[in-house]
Amino acid sequence: MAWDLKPDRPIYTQLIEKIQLKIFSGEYPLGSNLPSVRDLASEASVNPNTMQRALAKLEEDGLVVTHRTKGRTITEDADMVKQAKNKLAQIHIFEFLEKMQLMGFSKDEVLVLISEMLKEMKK
Amino acid sequence: MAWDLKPDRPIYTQLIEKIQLKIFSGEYPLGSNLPSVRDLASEASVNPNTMQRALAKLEEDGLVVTHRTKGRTITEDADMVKQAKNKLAQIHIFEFLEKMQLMGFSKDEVLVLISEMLKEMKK
DNA sequence: ATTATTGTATTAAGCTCTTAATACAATAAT
DNA sequence: ATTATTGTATTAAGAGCTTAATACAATAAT
Repeated sequence: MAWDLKPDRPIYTQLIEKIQLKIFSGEYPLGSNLPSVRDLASEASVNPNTMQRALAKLEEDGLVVTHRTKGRTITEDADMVKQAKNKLAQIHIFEFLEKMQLMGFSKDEVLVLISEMLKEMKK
Repeated sequence: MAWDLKPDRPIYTQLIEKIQLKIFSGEYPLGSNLPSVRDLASEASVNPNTMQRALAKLEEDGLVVTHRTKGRTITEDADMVKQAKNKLAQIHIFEFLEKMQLMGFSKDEVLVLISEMLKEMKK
């Protein structure tokens, strides 16, 4: 499994995003057990402290639940997850459109470009 | 003019992006004079060294030309600018679509969401 | 000629992020 | 009961980014 971390942004931030994606996409099903901090850290080739920091944030956000010595699980609150997923999608969409418009592309141009890229990706 | 810099990523990186946008959108016309390092730094509330670093990168990329003691100008190579702009757009589009698909949205769902957001933004 | 402005370079300090090396308490597994 | 595994906390070191305070050479402006 490739974590694909880059040095241009804090690692712990990228870890948070990666794990969020795994939850949203269903790779980590609701209620399932998460590997231990040490295992996750080793899997991502990252220091346990850094992984711990990411997990603490995910727990703060409610996506992950800690059971002390039993390890962590993904939340079972499907509504919460769905809401968080949609919120994140909205943010991505908005920031993307904002960037494109700042570059000088019109709304119609953006739609055309997106459609073209989607066709490319279907091949 | 708001530079709107955030502490989550290196400042010099954000400066590069902002100035690129100003070139691509035409706010800095081709061939026009750029303010001095010190003026730009003061305008962005940033240390001159940091602005210098951003400008050096833009010069390396060919978007900006340095004339020693006469200051800097935007390149006059319209084709080069257009190419750089399109390349950046492709990167933004691809990364956006990649994120959305990793989150579990289908291509069709993405198109629908984008259209909805564009309608919102027209209001 | 003198002055001001340009880009550029250097050195030091402070900050955050990351890694490393541990250690501890709680509890599941044996 | 003992052992292993869990999350958690601490301290120290190093790396990169940023600011600060200068300094210098080249040249435009006066």
